[in-house]
Amino acid sequence: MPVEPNLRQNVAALLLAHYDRHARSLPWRAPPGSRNLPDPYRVWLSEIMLQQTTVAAVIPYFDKFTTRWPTVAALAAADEAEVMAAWAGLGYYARARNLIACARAVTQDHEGRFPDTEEGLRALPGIGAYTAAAIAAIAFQRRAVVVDANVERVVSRLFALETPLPASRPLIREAADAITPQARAGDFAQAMMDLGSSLCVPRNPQCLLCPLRSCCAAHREGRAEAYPVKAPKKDKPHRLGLVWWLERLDGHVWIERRADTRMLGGMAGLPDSGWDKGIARDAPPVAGEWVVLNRPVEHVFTHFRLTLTVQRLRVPAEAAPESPGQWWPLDRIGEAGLPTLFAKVARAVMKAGDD
DNA sequence: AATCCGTGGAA
DNA sequence: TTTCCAAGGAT
Repeated sequence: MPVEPNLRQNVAALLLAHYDRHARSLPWRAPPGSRNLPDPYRVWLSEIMLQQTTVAAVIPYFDKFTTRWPTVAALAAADEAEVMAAWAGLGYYARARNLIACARAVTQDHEGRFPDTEEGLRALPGIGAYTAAAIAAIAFQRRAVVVDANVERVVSRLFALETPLPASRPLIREAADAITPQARAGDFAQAMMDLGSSLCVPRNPQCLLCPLRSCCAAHREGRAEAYPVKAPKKDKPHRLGLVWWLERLDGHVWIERRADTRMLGGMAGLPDSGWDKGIARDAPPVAGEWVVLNRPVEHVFTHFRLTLTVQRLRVPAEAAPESPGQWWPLDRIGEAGLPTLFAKVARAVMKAGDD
């Protein structure tokens, strides 16, 4: 990857100048012009939430979490079920389990302060190569090479990389290293990500407004949108499953906590069959005249589509399954912390009424 | 190394 | 409607 000596200076200078005028205002960023460094806790929390998740989706969760748990010590002391419920709807629930584990590790093993090096950060649960580099650069002003999907796209275009992703990752990293400045690496990383989300977008990139167009090989070719080249993806299989809505006549529904090792692990859920590959249960939580809802619930996960048949049973107030779980009041079902799949089931049951 | 993990918005 | 995709990590 030959990178002209002055290209590094040019890219960083052009991008940082643009960033100084156009940086987005985000809740986890220090105010523009502020001398204060951003709070590592807030940087960390935002980076975990932003993994594979859009800024718009994250902001309300970030506000909720920082209001409720303003410090890493507060989060470490929080009740696990409350944290999981607060995360409900944001997806990728292993992040929430690792979030708790990481907060506790920082509090117990690091005197309440986040490590200030990539290596130290990388050793914490839920922090991988990207997040370690991002926190080191943004919160601790370290020179780190921060490569996320935005950077992959911007770099692929800057250098017109013909090698398809993911095979091009080593090349991309090398190129990103070459253009990352010694100073302001955190601003540079955020500037690259702002660029990737505003101008250098996947479709219909706004090259005429881009501060890097004079350096960009893809733009020179007139085919920025052709990059990054990607390997073809596999199509999604379709799975079927059953879910059991067990309702008590006094207005409660039976809710269980899902095992950590399952999909939606650690979250509240309804009893279901083993649609997530493998063991759950092949019989309803109690025997009875279960009634099938007319409309199944459709849901799409990252790697498969799911059609969930809903069965409903109403039981007297003294009934209870043998399995672990709890009765949850229907008029507070919104606070049960159900992930979206089961929230959809609840909506479907409510809508079905007494059919 | 390839696969598994959620969700919702945009086009 | 379908497809794509987002500040990735763990195994």
